[in-house]
Amino acid sequence: MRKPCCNQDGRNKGAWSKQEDQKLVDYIKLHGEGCWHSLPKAAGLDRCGKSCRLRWINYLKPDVKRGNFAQDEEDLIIKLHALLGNRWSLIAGRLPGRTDNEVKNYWNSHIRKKLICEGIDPNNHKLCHHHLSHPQMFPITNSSESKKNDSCSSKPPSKPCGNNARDINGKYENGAITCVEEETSSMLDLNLKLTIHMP
DNA sequence: AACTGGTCCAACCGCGACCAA
DNA sequence: GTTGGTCGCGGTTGGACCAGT
Repeated sequence: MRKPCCNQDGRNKGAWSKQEDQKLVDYIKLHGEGCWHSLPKAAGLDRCGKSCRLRWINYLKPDVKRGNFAQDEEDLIIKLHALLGNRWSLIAGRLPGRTDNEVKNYWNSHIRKKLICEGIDPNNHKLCHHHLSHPQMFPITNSSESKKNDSCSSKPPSKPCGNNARDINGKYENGAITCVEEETSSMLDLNLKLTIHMP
């Protein structure tokens, strides 16, 4: 039997009000991050801890950068995704001020379509033979064009490396490192040197 | 102006990992 | 070694917004 979700106990769900935001910000300013489970009660919020944590990390944190992604940020996301796969938290960690949720959304709504329309498989970042042999089926378009023509879109990518084990520092254990190395060796043209280290 | 379909993003859900008892 | 509580991550969804008709 699955554990009931923390949100099934009649607590608030959906969009956050300004009052709720303010309560959360005030509490974290006073007491700092952490102890998410007990935070809502202590802060006087009718939310679960997970919801509070998500709201803080993705929206309320002072260093969160809002607005459009720059071209160099987009390039970096593509390169990092080629190496790491759907490890959004790791990718976001290399982009100051960006959150994993934001990177994930941007990937799914913009970059993925762009790559597909350019004939690149977003799962493995390799040129799609189908596109090469039938270029008319995957016309290269800009982002606004791709909005109109969503024939390029497909399901979000699945985890490219299967069960990647992750330790508490966000580094990878043996299997995943091997996976990254394989990815790296298969994409030498990306010309990217990446090291993952402690924050 | 009203309707419709597509897009985007904030938030939710479920699962796995970690850790203390 | 087991169990229960907590945290963090990635996938998914709902609804607001926008452009086209």
